[in-house]
Amino acid sequence: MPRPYFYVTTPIYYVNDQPHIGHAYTTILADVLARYHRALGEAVFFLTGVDEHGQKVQQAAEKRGVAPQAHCDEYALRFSRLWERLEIQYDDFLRTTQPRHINVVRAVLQRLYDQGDIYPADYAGWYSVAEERFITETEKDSGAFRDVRQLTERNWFFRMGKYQEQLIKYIEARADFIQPDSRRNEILGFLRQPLGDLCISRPKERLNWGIELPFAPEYVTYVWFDALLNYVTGPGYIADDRRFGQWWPASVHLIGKDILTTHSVYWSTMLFALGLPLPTTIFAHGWWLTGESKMSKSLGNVVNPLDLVDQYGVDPVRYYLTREMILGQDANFTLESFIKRFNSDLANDFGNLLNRVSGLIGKNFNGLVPASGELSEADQEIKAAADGLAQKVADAVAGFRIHEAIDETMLLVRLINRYVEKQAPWKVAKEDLTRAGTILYIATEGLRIAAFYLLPVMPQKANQVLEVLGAVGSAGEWGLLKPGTKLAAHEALFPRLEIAI
RNA sequence: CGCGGGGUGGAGCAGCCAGGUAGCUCACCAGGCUCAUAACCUGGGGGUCGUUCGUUCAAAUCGAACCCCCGCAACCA
Repeated sequence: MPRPYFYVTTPIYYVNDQPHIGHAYTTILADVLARYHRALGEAVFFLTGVDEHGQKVQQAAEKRGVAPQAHCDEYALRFSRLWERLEIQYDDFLRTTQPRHINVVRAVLQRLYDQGDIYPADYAGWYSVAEERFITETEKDSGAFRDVRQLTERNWFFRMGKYQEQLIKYIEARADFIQPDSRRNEILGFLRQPLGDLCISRPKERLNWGIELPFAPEYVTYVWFDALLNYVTGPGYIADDRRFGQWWPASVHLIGKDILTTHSVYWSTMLFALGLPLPTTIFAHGWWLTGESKMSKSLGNVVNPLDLVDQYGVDPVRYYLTREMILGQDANFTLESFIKRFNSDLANDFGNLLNRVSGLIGKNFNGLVPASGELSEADQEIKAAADGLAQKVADAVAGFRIHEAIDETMLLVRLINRYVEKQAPWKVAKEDLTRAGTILYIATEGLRIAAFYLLPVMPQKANQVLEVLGAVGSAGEWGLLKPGTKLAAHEALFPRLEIAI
């Protein structure tokens, strides 16, 4: 059922933002998914990028006295550097100021204009003089904005409303399109109200850092037609039909739940208008909370992912973020739960198992992987569990249950620890070295397979396990660990964190 | 009655769709082992599954009402 091509996206992040755990989480998630799908033998295209147009960039650049593009060049680096640090293996990093993207946006706008889906009208809304932008009804009511007044302005609109019925039918017919289910219901609820048209422009006198409307040079397009189209620019829409045909529609747009409407409604109707297929899945994940509230800059409770990474390493952070959050729900981030997770899963179970088997093989077999003899019933159990893992992981990943894919793998690790305990190879070795060898082969081979399935989550650490076992690059099938392989010397991979909290 | 999600041992979750001894991880207690990162393994304590009513031989699971928490309610990236 999985198609040979898997195309995953993150949102494009606003260059002006300080990269925070939310950005890091979405992107790590996309990377883990991409790596799992690559491991499952699929061709993968992983697109991320930055959104560089808009009022805030223009203002920030003016304030610093630099050209907007120079400002963007500088700020975009913060994201690409972070992704490098977080071991993000993306295939494309799109910037909305790139000519390839501007071409797509202009071509799309022209086409929709030609077919009558874009028209001029007055836009009336609440305008914040201080912020120099329109604000929402909710924002106005919050009282957080001063100098608010009604403003009417000539603008351009996209006929979004006319696609409402088509969209409702589309969503109702596809249980997998918007996930999780609760979000799907939310959008269907939203669509019970009449859907208006979408304002897509700003006059240049207010905002000139944007893509000019091809049919109205005194305007630039605002937000949606600029940002959302990145998903088709990446795989080569208009520019390269063959490549685009290969990757589009996207397998999954990973997004935060805050931009669900944008993607489910605006983007879908834009694609309808263009006659393009919709992405297979739009998946909205939850937020990391600290205590009660969303982690936000204004509350000063932002956890900088780089700090965590500097202190504990990339892989444990990737492991924690993907194991702890059930995709779609919110999760609590606390240092305490991070440390618990690290110690119980990574140090005690996974890392310690490596030390157990490598120590025993070192002592009893001069560090050479022993051969496997006749398999006992207990041995068969481990082999069966390891053999069954592939399907379990594949199912969990296909259903976006990353935490489950990880947990299934850790269950194998725990099973092996139990097996080693019961088989007691350190005792058996005194009477029957051949049998002890079989036990250790079984345990080590099981560990290798567990490490293989942890590679997408912990590309460095899981690979280190494979290095120790002389099995880098080996596949997930049973029996690929070669007897006679000299185990490499190693330190503890995940030294327990003995930190008072 | 705007729409939707949820309330399960100390914590975080599964189970609910296809009713039938309440499961997992962590924490706690006791024991075992001693290969290993005081790790690992075994056993145990702890839950009237938000409340009430109903359906049923039987309900965490189905239905109704109520209480509480959360999200959405659009042009905000």
